[in-house]
Amino acid sequence: MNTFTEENYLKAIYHLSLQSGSVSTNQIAASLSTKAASVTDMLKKLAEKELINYTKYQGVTLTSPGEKIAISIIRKHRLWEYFLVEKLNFKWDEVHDVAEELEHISSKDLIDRLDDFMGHPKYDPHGDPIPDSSGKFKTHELKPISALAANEIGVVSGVREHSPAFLQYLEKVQLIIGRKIKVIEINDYDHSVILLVEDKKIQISREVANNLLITR
Amino acid sequence: MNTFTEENYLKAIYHLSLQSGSVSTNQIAASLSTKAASVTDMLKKLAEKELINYTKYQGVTLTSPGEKIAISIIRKHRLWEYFLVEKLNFKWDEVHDVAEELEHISSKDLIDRLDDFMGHPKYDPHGDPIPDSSGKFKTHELKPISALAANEIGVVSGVREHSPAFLQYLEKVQLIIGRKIKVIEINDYDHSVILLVEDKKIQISREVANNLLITR
DNA sequence: TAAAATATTTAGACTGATCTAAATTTATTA
DNA sequence: TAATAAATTTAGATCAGTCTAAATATTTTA
Ligand SMILES: [Mn+2]
Ligand SMILES: [Mn+2]
Ligand SMILES: [Mn+2]
Ligand SMILES: [Mn+2]
Repeated sequence: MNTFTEENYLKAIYHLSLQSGSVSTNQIAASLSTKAASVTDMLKKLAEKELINYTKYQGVTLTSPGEKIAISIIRKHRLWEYFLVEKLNFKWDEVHDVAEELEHISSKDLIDRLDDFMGHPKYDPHGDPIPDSSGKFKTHELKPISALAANEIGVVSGVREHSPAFLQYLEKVQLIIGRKIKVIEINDYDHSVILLVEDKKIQISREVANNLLITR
Repeated sequence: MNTFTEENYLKAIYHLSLQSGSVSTNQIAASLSTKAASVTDMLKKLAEKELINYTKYQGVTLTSPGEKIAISIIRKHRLWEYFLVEKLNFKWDEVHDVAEELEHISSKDLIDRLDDFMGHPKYDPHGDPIPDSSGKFKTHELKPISALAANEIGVVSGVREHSPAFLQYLEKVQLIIGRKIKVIEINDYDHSVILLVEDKKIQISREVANNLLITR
C-alpha cells in the first residue's frame, strides 16, 4: 500500500486536475501547505511508482492507477463525512478534519460495509458525489447562484468552499443542501442577491452567491 | 499529540505491565515485532517526554500521563471493535486489524459520540472492558475454564488469546460470549474437559480450557 | 564467585519526508 | 529578443523510526 503522504498528494493532484488539467508543483505545494522542493521529491517518487505522469518543469497528471487511488480516498472521505453527520450528529462544518484522518484507513471491506450500513448515499453532507465501490460517480449539473437571473429558481446542492466559517454562515441563514431558492432581485452595483428561501427574503453577497451551488 | 508509533509502544507497555509489573526491552520488542535496539531508542524518547519511567537495563513502567494515553488508545480500539461487530456485521475474529488502525484516529469528540451512538457498551466483542470517557473501567472476575472442577458452572466472558484461528474455533462450537457452560468431566490424563453448552456435550482440549475465560 | 549465557545499549547506517539555499529552466515584458 | 521575473529542481541537511553489529551490563550456572 501507499503512505498517508502519498495518498494526500494523489488526492491533491486529483482535485487540482479538475480545474486545470495539468497540475504545477507550486499548486500542489500551496494545496498541501508544503514547499515546492518537497513536492518535487515526492513527484519523483510517485512517477517512479507510475502513479503520475511527470516531466520536469512540465507539471503532472495522474495515471489511471493513480486516479483510481485518488478516487478511493475521496470515496472514503465522503462516506465518513456522511457517517459523522447522519449517525453521530456532527454538524456539516465539523466533519472535514476528522474525515482527513479516517480517509486513510486502508480496509476496503470496512468502507464497503459502512456504505451498506448507510444505504449507499450518493452525496456527502456538502453535496459532493460519493464514488461507488468501483469508483464510479456522477456529478449533477451545478452552477453558482450568481449565474441565475431574477425570478429563476434552483435547489441548493453544493458549495464551492468548505471552510467552517462559510458553512456555519449558510447553516445560520438556512441555505442548506436541498433548500429551494428563488432569485428575487440582483443588485447592479455590488452584485448582491436577494433570495426567497422558505418564504423568507434574505440577502447574500456576491461572494456567497459565487460559492453556493444549485441545480435546475 | 503523539505519533502512531509512540502510541503503539505505550499500549504495548500497558498490556505487558498487567502481567509483569516492570516491562523489559525484549518483551516490548517481541510484542511489537521489532528489534531491541529500536526499542531502546524509543524508550529514551518516551522517557524524555515523561510518559514512562526508564532506567537503563532496569525495564520500564508507565507514568500516569503515559498510562492515560495507553488507556485512551485501548478505549478507542475496543469501541471501534464493538462498532464493527454490532453495526457493520463483522465477525469477532475479523475486527482486530482494522481496529489497530482506527485506534489512532485522534478526535476525542469522535470517540465519545461513537460511544453515545452505541449506548455506552461496557465490553468489547471479546469480553474485554471498555474504559469510559474518563478512562475508568472495571474488569469482572475472570478465570479459565481449566480452573473449574466437575459440575461447576460459569458464563463465557472473555478470551486469553485473540488469534482469528482460536476465535473461529470458539464460534464454530458456539462457545461465545454470554454462553452458560457446565463442566461435566475432566480427563485426568490429558486434562481435556467435557462441557455442557446449550444442552449439548462438547469436548475441549486443555489448551482451549486455559484460554477461555468465564465468570461466576 | 568466575565464566558463560543472556539482555540491553551504543555506534553507525539507511529510508522517507521535510526544509533552506543555490542553481537552473521557463515565462514575462520591455 | 534580451533582460528580468517567476517557477522548478538540485544540493545538502535534519528528524523519526528502523536496522545490524559491536560493546557493555546483568543474570545464570557450574
Ligand atoms: Mn471534507
Ligand atoms: Mn465533503
Ligand atoms: Mn483487538
Ligand atoms: Mn478486543
